[in-house]
Formats: sequence, structure tokens, C-alpha cells
Amino acid sequence: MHSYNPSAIETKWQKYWLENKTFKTPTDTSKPKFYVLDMFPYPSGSGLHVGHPEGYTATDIVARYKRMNGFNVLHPMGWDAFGLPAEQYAVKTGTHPKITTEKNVNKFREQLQAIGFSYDWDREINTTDPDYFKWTQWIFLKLFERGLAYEDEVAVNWCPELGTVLANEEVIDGKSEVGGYPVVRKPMRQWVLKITEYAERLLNDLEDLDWPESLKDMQRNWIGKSIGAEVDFQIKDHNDKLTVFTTRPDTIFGATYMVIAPEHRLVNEITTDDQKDAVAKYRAEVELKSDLERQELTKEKTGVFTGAYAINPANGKEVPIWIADYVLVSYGTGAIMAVPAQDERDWEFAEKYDLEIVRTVQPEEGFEGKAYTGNGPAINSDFLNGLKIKEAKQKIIRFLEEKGAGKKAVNYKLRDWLFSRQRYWGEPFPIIHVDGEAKAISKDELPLELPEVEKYEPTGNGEPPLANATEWVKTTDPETGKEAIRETNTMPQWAGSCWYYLRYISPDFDGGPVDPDYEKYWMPVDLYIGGAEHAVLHLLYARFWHKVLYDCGILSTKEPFQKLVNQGMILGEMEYTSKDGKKLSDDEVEKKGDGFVEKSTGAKVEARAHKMSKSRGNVINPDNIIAQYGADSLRLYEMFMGPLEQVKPWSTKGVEGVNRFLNRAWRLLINEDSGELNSKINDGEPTKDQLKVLHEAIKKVTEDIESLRFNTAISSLMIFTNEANQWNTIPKSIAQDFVILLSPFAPHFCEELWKLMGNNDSIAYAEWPEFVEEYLKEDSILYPIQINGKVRSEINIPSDKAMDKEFVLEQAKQEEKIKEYLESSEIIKEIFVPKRIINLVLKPR
RNA sequence: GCCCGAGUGGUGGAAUUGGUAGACACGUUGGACUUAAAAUCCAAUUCUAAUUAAAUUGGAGUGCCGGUUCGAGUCCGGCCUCGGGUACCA
Repeated sequence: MHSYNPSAIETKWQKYWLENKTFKTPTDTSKPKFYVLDMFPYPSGSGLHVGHPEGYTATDIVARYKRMNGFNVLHPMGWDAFGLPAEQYAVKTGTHPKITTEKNVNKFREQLQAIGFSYDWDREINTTDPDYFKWTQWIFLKLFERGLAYEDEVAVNWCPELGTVLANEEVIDGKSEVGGYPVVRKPMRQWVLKITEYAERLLNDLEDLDWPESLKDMQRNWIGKSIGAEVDFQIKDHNDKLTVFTTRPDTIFGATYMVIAPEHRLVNEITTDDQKDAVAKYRAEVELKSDLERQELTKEKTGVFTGAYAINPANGKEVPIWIADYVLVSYGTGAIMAVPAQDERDWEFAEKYDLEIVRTVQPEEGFEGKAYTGNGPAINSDFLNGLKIKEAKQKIIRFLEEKGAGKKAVNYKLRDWLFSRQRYWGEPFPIIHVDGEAKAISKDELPLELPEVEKYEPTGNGEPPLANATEWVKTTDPETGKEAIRETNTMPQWAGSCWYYLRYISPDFDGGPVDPDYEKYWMPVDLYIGGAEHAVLHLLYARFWHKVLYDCGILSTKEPFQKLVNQGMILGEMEYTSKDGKKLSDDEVEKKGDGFVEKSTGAKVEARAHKMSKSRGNVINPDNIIAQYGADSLRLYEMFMGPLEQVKPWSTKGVEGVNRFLNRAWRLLINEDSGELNSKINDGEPTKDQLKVLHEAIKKVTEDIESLRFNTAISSLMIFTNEANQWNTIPKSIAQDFVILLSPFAPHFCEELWKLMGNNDSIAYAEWPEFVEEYLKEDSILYPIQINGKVRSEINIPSDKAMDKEFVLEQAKQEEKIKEYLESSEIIKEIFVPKRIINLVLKPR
């Protein structure tokens, strides 16, 4: 028997591709290029899950399709291999993270190769490889040189359990994203990158990118640009001014008090003697709160009067200055003018502490709420009275500018990027400290490698693990010969992934991170596919570094990723759970009304697919799927499930379905007894019908791959086999084109068939067929006939008459059933849509 | 709260510009082949009513309510539910 045997075919072709370097990236730059990129994985110890191959299969199909269309394709893979799990394992077992990482990488590589991805493995990169992170360090030095990397004493998110500082983005609901441990605020010396300097460009350049609009919105929200004014309030009996940022300068006449953040630098100076104790007590309380507590306590606002007053520059009135933790020290100026009448937070606070409220915007009629944030004319505002918000804003800003008490201003939510971690397994900073000053080491000394250490834990006093490597830490400044101390923080995991897409272009280039000639050819990335979890962090950071490198003259492009698509998550199999948490099988339940009920009891049942997780026990391992059905079935199923971007539940039955399709296609073309080509296949001329069926498939598959609609592409290939199964003979040319169309989806399967059809070269570079419009023409067009918008009958019209309105309508009226309707009614309107539909609007006589 | 996205058969989904809703699969049911099973092949499968041996014919139907249109899954207005992001950002 020579039935379809995936395991034999697949290992054979995987070996062939590797040995023949079938997917080696061309180095000539004469042909058009296409750069298809996957978000590279962190090689975790648990290996691939079925979510990984989803995006990877999508890009692989595009890569293979583009090659067959004459493009030079860059389709690489690598490892984002610095990271916490390997380090935690090292802490526990003493195994060097390098060893763990290497093991995991080998496992991942094997798994990816077993799915038949057409990566150019000669360009594999690894962020932990010194030859790679040499350039990560080099780029950091560029940032340092340009003043974009600086040290600061910042209150950071300190996670005692993890022994490290976390970025804001790594803290979720006051807990660490990894592990869910509590996080507290603690001031520490940290490296920070000035991403805020690029805020405006990061915002504006989103415009021309072919990214999902929702994702652009997420980045826009994250950057959080707001336009308003900075206003100076003179502090009574002090030389200092209090500067606030506001988006509503038009409401300044309603500013009845001020609030400054408890950490604000002026707090001590302005607090009066009789308020000192209260203020000190309040600040101590705030300091002790963890992030979590701060968030939980949002419902109840708290604050303390400082005893000081500020002078409202608009009307000269004295207003009290309070401190309260609902004002954040890190946004704007850390101080606000409170306008309770037009701001909900201020209203709440004013109500609680009995502060004055003055409306300065006339609320709409019937408004019964508290703070009014809607539109309306200004009131109680002297020279602004009667103006709309927009005009009032302009006028008050002019007034303040003339008075020297304020100016138009822009603020961003985006903060500078906290760039150091107290970990071992990360890129060391190429920095030494001489006389307490940070100083770059020479670029000749790169890569600065990690020292060997005995223990991977932080030191007892909160110093990073590298501080344990005393010999490495103590060094001398080669320029001055002075004693120097190495930086013991390391870079965060984002560092390596900020520029990896550039290294693939010229992985062995030693004159810089990327060879400029090839960069000009290959950049930007034409298609980048990955998970939505990187919507803001990785994608924003990478864009930032890219722009810096552009400014350094190293890159020719302003943006790295022209087109970006997020693949949707794959959930576990659908589960039916009864109220008491009992799992039910699908034949124990039935549909009733909106939901499902248990057959035996009639009780409501929850029907839902859940995220795959070890604890739920619903994780699907791709290795098992491959062992049972083959990699081609896995690829096909992952694409057939539904639209790429969508969240969808896994169904192993569905894999069987596509596997059946491959078996049917095999039997269509191969004689299972002899293992040779089916005798139905001959060198005859294709019939008109065969050409039509084939070219319909060509058209659909081509268009669908271009727009990443793989599910419908596969369905059209199924339609082809269903049709072809009914043919007595199949012209070889038709069979070959079909195999080419299927090959990006099921490459091993198609290589084998291609070979059996007598071709000696890999199908990977076969020419993609072009569809011919002529073959798609129908002999006749079927017109549905509607009466008052409801289909009542249909007629067949020969193609050459199909556009003839008069003729078609006449035929329609002659149709038996339609005639009946016409007997008792008169036609008041006739609708004719060429090649689509006829609609007769009737009125009873 | 705010910003996105999505609701279509028992299930995953299709219908891309408003033009026969349910392609293609899964599942289910019946049949063929088989000693039997698996595999395979054939047929049916939105709900509902009538009648029937079959065919057929009618009504309803794309989360809910309303609108525009000869015609709405698709466009507009108002809701509901679910998912994602974000949250004292002044």
C-alpha cells in the first residue's frame, strides 16, 4: 500500500530542505524583495504550544507564495533568549542559564523544523549570543552618547519576591506580570531611556503604517498626548511659583483650590508650621502604600491642607493648596489647579473637604449631575463670559502669555523607559562608574560578557546578582587609570528584541549592527505577524530604537514594520460545565433557547472555550498532533480554523477533517496500490469545465493569500478536489497547478507529489500559476427573480444576453410562477442588477 | 468609567462594493461496502407549518428595538451581551 504517510514524507523533505539549503536567502539584490517576519519566541522549557505555529504558518505560506512569484524572500527565525525563567531555574538548581537556554533553543528549533517552516536557518540569531549582544550594547552606547540614556533616582516598582524592579508595563493591578507577586514603590538608582523625546514622532509616524487601527489606537492612548496650558500660580508669601498643567485653562476662574502630589518638591517649603504634623503624617501613609493599595483606595479620595495659599492669576483670588495622592507626581508638573465644577475628581474631593465650587461653564438645560464636563458658554469668568470652550481657551492663553503667567503646553502620558533590571541573565551595560560618574567603555571592548558567578540571587542588600562578581565589578578606567566600578544592573528583555529584525539582514556583518547596503534593500519589514500582547511594549520600543538609529544615520528607514498583523489566540477545546462545576461531554448537553442545558436535568450549562493553561489541563501539544496527523495537517488546520486575527477554539476533530482532505487529494493523484501516478492523469487537453474549476481555485487562492484569508483559500482547494474527484481523466497540467496552489499550505505533501509527477527540482521555486479571466466565463447566468424583495423563482439567461435588461426582464415575466403573480397585480417598479438579480415590485390590482 | 473589536445553524466559519444567508469543514442521521469494525463512498442536515411515498409549497430567521431602501448579515440611530486594552493622566 502506498497511502498517504505523513511521517515518512515529512522527515524526508525536511532533511532535503536543510541539506540543499533550499531556503537560503538570495544575496543578489536585482529582484524585488519581500521581508516576512515572525515575532521570535522566548524559548521556554515547555516547548511550543499550538499558538506559536499559527502566526508562523501564516508567514510561511506568504513566504513560500512570494518565492513562487519571483520575489527574493527574507524569512528568518531566532531566539529572544534572555529572560527570567532560565534565571529562576539557575537560582533553584545552580545550572547556568546558558545551558538551560541552549537546551531549550535546540528543542524549539527541532519543533519548528518538524512543522516544515521555510526559514533560512543560516540566519538564526540568539539575543544571548555575545556576537549578537555586542551590538545591543553598541546601540545602547549610541543612546548614551546622544543623551538618551541617563541615570536617575526614581521611585520604581520593586518586587521583593522577584528581587527586581519592574517596568510600569510589567505591573498589572499592582502585581508582577510574571508570577503575580506584590509590587511596592522604592526609590533606586536606575537607567532610564528618554523615549519621551520621541513621543511626537512615535505618534505622528503611526499614520502611514499598515497596522490594525485598533492597535494604532492602543499606541496613541499609551503615548497619551494632551494639549492644554501650563499656568503659574504665585504662592502667597513665597518666592516660588506653582506651575500646573491643565487641558481646561478656560475654567481657571473656577479654580478654587490647588492640589500638589505628596512627593512634590515644594511640599516642605510651603507647608505652614501648624500643618507640618498633618502633612508629614499623610506623606508617611502614602509612602507605605503599595501600588495595589493605591489603586484599591481610589474610591475614597484623601488629602491634607498645607496651610499655604496660591494666587489665581486670572482673578487674583487666594486659593488653598492641598496635597493629595490623587495627583500624580510623574504626570504633568505634579500639581493641578482644581476646578470642581468641571472635573469629577475635583468635585468629589471638594465635596469631602468642603471646598468652594464655582461653575464656569453653563450646563445644559436639565443637567442634574455634579461636575459638568460638557460644552456650554463660559459663566462667572469675567472677560471669558459667553465664549465657547474653544474660544475661551484661546483667549485665556493669550491673556496668561501677556501676563507672563502661562503658555500653551503639550503633555504626554508616556514616561521615560525604565531600562535596568536587577538580574543576572541579561545584557550587561557597557558602563563603568569612575568617581561616581557613569562613563561608556570603549566600543573595542564589546561585547562585554557576563562574568561567571556562584550564586544567581541578588545580594542581601538588594544589589543585583552581578555585584557578587567582585573581580569583574572592580576595574580600572583605561583612559585615566583610575579605579572604576562596573554597572551591575543588566538590560531588560526588551533590549534584544528592539532591533533583532535588523540583524537577520546581515547576521555576520561586523562593521555595525546591520550592513547599510543590505538594509537599504531589505527594510522595511513587509509583513510582521505576532501576538497582540506586544501591541504597545515591544512595538513601541522597537520603533523608538529604530528612529534613534535612523537619526544616527545607520538606517535609511524611519519605521521598521510596514504591515503588521496580530494573530488571534487559540483557545482550548469547547467545554461544557454545569453550575456545580462538573464537566460534561457534548452528548450530555443540548441546545435550548440561548444556551445549553444538561439533557438529564434540564439545568443550564456553561458552554465556553477557555485559554489553554497547564492548570486547566487543556493544553494541546503540537508534537502529538504531528505524530498523529502530520505537520501538513497541523498547518492546514491552523489556517482553516477561521480568520487569522480572530480568537478561536481548538478542535482536534477539525484536524481530522483537513487530514481527510489531504488523503482524498492523495488518492485523486496517486494510485495507492502502485504508489505511482493515478492512471486517470494523462497528457490530454483540459476541458472547458476543468479549466474553469482550476482557474476559480487559482483566483481565489491567489487573492486570499495576498489578503491573508487562508481559511477561504483552503476551502477553495477543497472545492477543487471535490470537483476533480468526479472527473474520469485529469490532465497533468491541471493536476500540477493544483499541487502548486496547495504547496504553501502543505509543503511536504506537495513536494512528494511534485516529485511523483516527474519533477526533479523542489516545488518551492515552481512558478505560481496565473488565472485567466477567459476561463471563468459562464455559458449562462442564473438570475433569481424576486417579487417585492422575496425570491420566488429563477431563470437561466445565456451569457451573451445577460446584460440585456429588456430581454432579461421580458424572460422573467414569462416565467411560469412569475406569470401567476402578475395575473392579479400590476408592476410598479422593475429592478435589474446586471448579472445579479431581478426584483419586480407589485401592487395588487 | 473611557477607547477598540465581535455577536450568523448543534460547532468552527462563508457571504470583500447593499442583490438567492448558511460556501467549506466538524458533528449528527440514514444508506452502500465488510463476517464485523475502522477507513472509504453516497445522501440528508437553519427552524417551523401543510401535505406526502418522494417531490413540493408557505411562514420565520444573521444579539435586541427602530429607521433608510425595490431589496439590509452588510448602511443609520438607540440598546444588550461577550472579548481585548486602559484607568485618579488634570
